[in-house]
Amino acid sequence: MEKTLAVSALGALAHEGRLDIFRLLVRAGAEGMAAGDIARATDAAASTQSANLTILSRAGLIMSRRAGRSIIYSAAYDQMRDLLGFLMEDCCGGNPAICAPLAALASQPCGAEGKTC
Amino acid sequence: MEKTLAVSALGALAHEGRLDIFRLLVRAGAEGMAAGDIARATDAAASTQSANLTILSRAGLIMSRRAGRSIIYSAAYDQMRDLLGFLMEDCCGGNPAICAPLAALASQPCGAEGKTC
DNA sequence: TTGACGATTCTATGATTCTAGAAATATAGA
DNA sequence: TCTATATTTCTAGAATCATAGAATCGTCAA
Repeated sequence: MEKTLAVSALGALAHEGRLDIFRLLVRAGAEGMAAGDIARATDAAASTQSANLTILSRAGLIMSRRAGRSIIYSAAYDQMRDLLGFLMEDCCGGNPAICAPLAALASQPCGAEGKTC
Repeated sequence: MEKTLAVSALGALAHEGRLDIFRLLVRAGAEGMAAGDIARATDAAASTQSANLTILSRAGLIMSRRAGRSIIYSAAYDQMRDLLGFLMEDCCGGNPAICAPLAALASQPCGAEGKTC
C-alpha cells in the first residue's frame, strides 16, 4: 500500500461517525447494509451520512452496489488487511519485538480468552 | 482501547508528516531520536515539527524524555499494538474470514518472502 | 553570569473539514 | 406518467487543522 493511500484510509477512519459506519459494515459482513439502514443505525442526517460514505469509499475501505432503490455498502476487507499490513510492516523495521505480541494477537484462534473474534 | 483514543491515534497518523515521524521512530527503536534529528530527517520547520510531535504524544503513540538540551522521542510500541488490536478486534465480529490472512501476515517469520520484517 | 543551542509555546493566517438544509437524480410501482 | 422512496450533490457557514515566524524556556559550558 502506498503512503498516500494509507494516509487517506487512516484519515477516513479518524472520525467517530465514520469509524462507527466502518465497524458496522465489518460486522455486517459481505452482504453489507443499505445506506438508509446505516443512517438509521448511526443516527445521522442523510447528507452527512452520504458525505462520510463517500470519504470511506474514496479511501477504498468500503464498496457499494445498487439494489433497486437502495445502495448497499460493504466493507472492503482486502483494503483493511492491506492497511494493517502496511502499519505492521513498518513496525518491524528495526525492532521485531513488537511483531511477536502482534502475531500472537492475530493468530490466536477465534473465541479464545479475551478475544471477541 | 477506547474509541475516542483510537480516533485520536488514527487522526495523528493520518498526516503524511506525522506518519513519517512515527515510522522513523519505530525504525529508530527503543533508544529513539532527538527532536532536532527528526526535524532534519523529515525536513520540517522546528515549530511545525514540534506541533506534530505534540499531536503524536497526546495520541499516546510516542513518548519523550529529556537528555541534556535534547528531547528524545521514541515510539510507544504498546499503544501501536493496542491500536492494531482494536482494529483487528472489530474486523472479526461477524466475519472471521479476514482474520485468517491477517494472522498469516503477522505470524509469518521475519525475513519471509514479500515481508520486510 | 553570560552566551549559545535545542526545543517549545505563542500567534496569526490560510486551508481544509464538518455539517445539514435544499435541490437534484435514480428507481419502483400504480 | 405520476408519485413516493432512497440517496446523492450542491452549498454555505462554522469549526478545526496546518504552518511557520517570533518570542520564550531549559540546559550546558566557559
